[in-house]
Amino acid sequence: MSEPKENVLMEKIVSLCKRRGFVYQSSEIYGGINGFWDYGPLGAELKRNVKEQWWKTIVHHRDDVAGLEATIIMHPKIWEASGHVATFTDPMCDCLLTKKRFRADQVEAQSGTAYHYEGAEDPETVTCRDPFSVLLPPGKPPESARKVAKEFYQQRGVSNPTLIGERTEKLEGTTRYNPENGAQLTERKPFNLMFKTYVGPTATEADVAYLRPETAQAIFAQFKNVHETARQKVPFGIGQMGKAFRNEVTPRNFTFRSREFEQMELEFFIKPDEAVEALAGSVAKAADNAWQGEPQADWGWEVWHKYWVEQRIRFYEGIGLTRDCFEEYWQKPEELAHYARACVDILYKFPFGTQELEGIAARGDFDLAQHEKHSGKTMGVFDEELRAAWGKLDEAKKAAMQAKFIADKTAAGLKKGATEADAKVQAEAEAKVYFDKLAKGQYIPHVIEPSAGVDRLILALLANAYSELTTTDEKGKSETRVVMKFHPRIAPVKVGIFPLLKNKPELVAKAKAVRDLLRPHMTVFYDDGGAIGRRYARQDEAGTPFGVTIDFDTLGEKPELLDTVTLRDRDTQQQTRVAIQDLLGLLLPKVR
RNA sequence: GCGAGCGUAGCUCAGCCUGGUAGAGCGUCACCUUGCCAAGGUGAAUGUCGAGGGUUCGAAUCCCUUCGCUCGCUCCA
Repeated sequence: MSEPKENVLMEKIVSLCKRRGFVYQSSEIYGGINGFWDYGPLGAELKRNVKEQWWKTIVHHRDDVAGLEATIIMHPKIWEASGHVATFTDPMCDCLLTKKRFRADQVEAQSGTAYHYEGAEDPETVTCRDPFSVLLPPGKPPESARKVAKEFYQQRGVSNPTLIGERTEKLEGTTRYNPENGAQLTERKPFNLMFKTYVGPTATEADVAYLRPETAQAIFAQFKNVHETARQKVPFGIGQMGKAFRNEVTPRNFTFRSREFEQMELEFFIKPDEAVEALAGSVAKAADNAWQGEPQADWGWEVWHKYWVEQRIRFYEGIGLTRDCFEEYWQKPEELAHYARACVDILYKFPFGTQELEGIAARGDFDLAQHEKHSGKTMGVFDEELRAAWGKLDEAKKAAMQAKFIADKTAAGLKKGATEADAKVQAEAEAKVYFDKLAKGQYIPHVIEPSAGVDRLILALLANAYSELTTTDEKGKSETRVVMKFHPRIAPVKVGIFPLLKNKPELVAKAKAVRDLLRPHMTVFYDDGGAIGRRYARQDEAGTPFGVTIDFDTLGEKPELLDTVTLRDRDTQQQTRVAIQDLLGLLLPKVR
């Protein structure tokens, strides 16, 4: 058994996916469409299984999570509140000379003399009338501007350019030129990563809506409804799976970065640490590994965060991805988005590099607070016990909590660039509002967000399952075949069913009876085509973990083996003799 | 969006330079044969050579455009 490396491996996986019907390019007969992929018969089963495992693990097998299935198009104000309208729009421009791309808002301001040209000519070739200009910092000779301009016109086909219409202009603080070479940049082009559409027949600016770039915001928007109808109390979570859309600049690496993709997201709402402290007396420390057990009343956000990281990794282990497939990346404080307190990326070691499979962020109360602000509807919850507990708290403890809150908020304000005095005044005002509400038992829940990409996970599972088996026959001819070692829980087909020979009606009839016995409980594939070894090999390539072969002993050639079959294990190729009546009881626990 | 490379049967690829009307291996399907790991035999299907246009008597081959893929730049809340 060997593991092929790098792009070769990726190419093999892509090829297998097409050949066996895991993944096809979308719209292939029309030449394909960049960043969109379809799942074929085996891929569709695989994906269903993965999603079902997630839903079972996150929603069904827990008391404290409820499900949601929201629309893809939502009120556009949701994306203003979430920040996506602002942050997903990056103005870009390119250097006219080197074509290098810049974020227009990140080009440093420069001053100097701009040399403008109307074009260039060369009597022997052509004349170019495209205007161009070059910015020179103070003190540089005009000749260097002309050199850059000539290069520009040479690129445009004027092989020996004479510049036309040079004029100069003093500029202060301009961002229209490439700081590296002084060449003019193109006009700014806005680049919005959200897919835009129109709701209703008129298609005016007033009708603009977006396809959701993440499923999470629907959960925040429906938080109040779910909280009231699901009879859940904080801490509790809302899980959702569904399609999301991002107009990625560069879809890459097969299905890894697609423009239409599916997410599995949980928003787990928790009490703010101050409420936990008031209720439980203290907030548990994350360092003591308490987070590996059952949730406790004294868990603050740090412990909950670690708890979910561990839960998620256990989920991956449950579908065949061992811990050594992953790297955990704890984002450094300076890398965190402004609303996040901590974020862990679970990275999978893909053949093309180690890349993010899931992000688990501790987001504070940012999202719900934003929606409260933008919608005008309260997102807070009321907790009777908290009100009572707060009333019994001694004043020293309250004062200590407030002091810490103010110190943290002040530090955050300073980081955003406020003066120390302003930050302090602001923090004190926030503290007053916050603690007044807390005393009444009111708060906006904080949230831990484990957010996973389904399609990325599918790709990880494909890469993880891929293995090659080289066999050499007695003639010395060696052959390499592919075995997809999916965990039985996610394997598209659970069991292949084969009559040893197809020209013996008794074998065929018995095999079909076994198929009908198992089919109500798991995916089966009946195959009577070709030699038995070939059928095993075909199922190995599809990742089918078990094979059942009906032979003459099944029919009672050896009376003691009547109604037994051989059960073949995909990974070991071992065969065991099993009574037909025991098959279901043996297989079912392994595939569920 | 820019640059480079690539696109021929379901898959992997040859043919392209030097135009003459498309091939191999594997797979698929049918039949025969089958006695547990891609066995053998016989037969068959499958390509508007990524698409469009141009040059030419004639284009998979030369030229232009376009779409897709890969890599790099850029982007990735």
